Amino acid sequence: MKMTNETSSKGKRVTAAAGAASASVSTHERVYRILRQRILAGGFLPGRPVTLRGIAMQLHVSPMPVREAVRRLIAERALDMHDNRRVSVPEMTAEKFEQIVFARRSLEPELAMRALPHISAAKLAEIDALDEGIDRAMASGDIEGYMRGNHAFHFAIYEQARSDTLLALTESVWLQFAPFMRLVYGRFGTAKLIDQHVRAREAIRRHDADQLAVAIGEDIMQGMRIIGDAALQTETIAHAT
Amino acid sequence: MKMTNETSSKGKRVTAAAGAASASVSTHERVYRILRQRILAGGFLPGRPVTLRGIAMQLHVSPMPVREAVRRLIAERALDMHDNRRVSVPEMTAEKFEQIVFARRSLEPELAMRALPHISAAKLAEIDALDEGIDRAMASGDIEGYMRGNHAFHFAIYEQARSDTLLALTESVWLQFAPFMRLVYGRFGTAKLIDQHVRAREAIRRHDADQLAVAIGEDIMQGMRIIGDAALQTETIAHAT
DNA sequence: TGGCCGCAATTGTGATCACAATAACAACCG
DNA sequence: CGGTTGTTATTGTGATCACAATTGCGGCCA
Repeated sequence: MKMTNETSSKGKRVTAAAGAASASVSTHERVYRILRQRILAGGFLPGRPVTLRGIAMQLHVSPMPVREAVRRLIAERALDMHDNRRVSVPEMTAEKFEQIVFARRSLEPELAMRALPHISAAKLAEIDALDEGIDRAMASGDIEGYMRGNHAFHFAIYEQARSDTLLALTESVWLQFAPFMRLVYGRFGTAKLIDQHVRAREAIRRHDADQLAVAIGEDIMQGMRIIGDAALQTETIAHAT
Repeated sequence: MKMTNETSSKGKRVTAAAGAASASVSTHERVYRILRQRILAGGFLPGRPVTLRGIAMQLHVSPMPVREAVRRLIAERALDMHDNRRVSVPEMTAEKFEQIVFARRSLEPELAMRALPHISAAKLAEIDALDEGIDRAMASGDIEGYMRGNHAFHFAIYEQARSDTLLALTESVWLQFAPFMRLVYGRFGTAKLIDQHVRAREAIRRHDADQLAVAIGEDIMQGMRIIGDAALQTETIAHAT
């Protein structure tokens, strides 16, 4: 399988590049979004090695845009570069997990509160629909669907806060725990998950900021505690080949 | 001025590259650290355009490692890429400034408290020395020296927390407000700055976690309020050519 | 059979080229 | 003299090549 598209041989740019083309975004941006989505959905397990040429071949692009996308993900701590210069999905540690919980509890209830005044009725309907999608995914044991939906649900709210600086910090945090989340769900299933989202949705409907912050905070604690407890049942905290 | 070092013409790697060489770090890493330091010291003013080839020529490297370093800084929000694909130092807005203050108040007192048990006597001496350096810089009106020292002081403490995940978030925040800080100081001087660091140093010496958290929080509020007030005296909040 | 050495493959890194898009500038026309 | 248009220069992007470092594997020796 050749890496260059069609008959391009030397620096020839193919504007409408391979596959589904959303117009006018650079290739590395497109690669970045694909990898990011895959990470957030749990498509990469912790410890998994990531190679530039490997990703490039999968996505039918040259190694160059992959390089930039991966570099960006490393900066966001979604990927890890060892001293060997090998790139991989970071493994979780107990200390890192605890810091992530702290960061989430510091940032996300605040984002939710800031979002509240800006959530339109239409947006609330969207949010409700997303939560129902989560329920379906959970019922059918679709882990990646659940994770994708959970991310979409939270950020559909947070994005309304118009606080892009805080949002960026939060996105980095999500990228860091997603692979581990997937690992735990893969072992223990999503059965024990209790949907705390309805409380948040009700708080939004009533325009109750304090209740919304509490609901988000509880949702974080619930989810992270389940993950943490499940992980503690295994000796060391991660390690999947 | 040729871009390649010496007689290297085609892909020839010069292991001991140009200028001061710390061993065994890649060129883009070295470029990254230089740019990062320059930003944190206030060497770049908001709005300043950053071009790959321009930086490359300044640093006597090829555009390639600059590309990766700049990409990384963009991911950390230290630099900004417009729709034009032009890269520049981000300008400050009132909203962004407020979010930065919130993030700092959420993260940095916590980092200081976590650091406290791990600060050795030797480290405390280091911290004291750094603070004295800050006083000297402030007295002589050396703005960049002050900013460099202030950063070193705070992170000499925070690094002892062994909380690298939270530390990374904090570093990103500092990178975002440093250029604006420099801009304000350049207009109003450092005269009005009150050194709040002595309170923190005393709290460390007494192993008083609560007082340390309060001192750091006050330091943040003081500094940011001065910056914010000064900025408000100018109509729009930034804009320097 | 077990441990060590050496060859081959893989990987990140940097250089260089080509290209498209944008911006900067100059000349021109009204 | 102001606004517009055409040209030129600059910029980020992507492709490709070369290289060093590491890894992985196979065979060799004890």
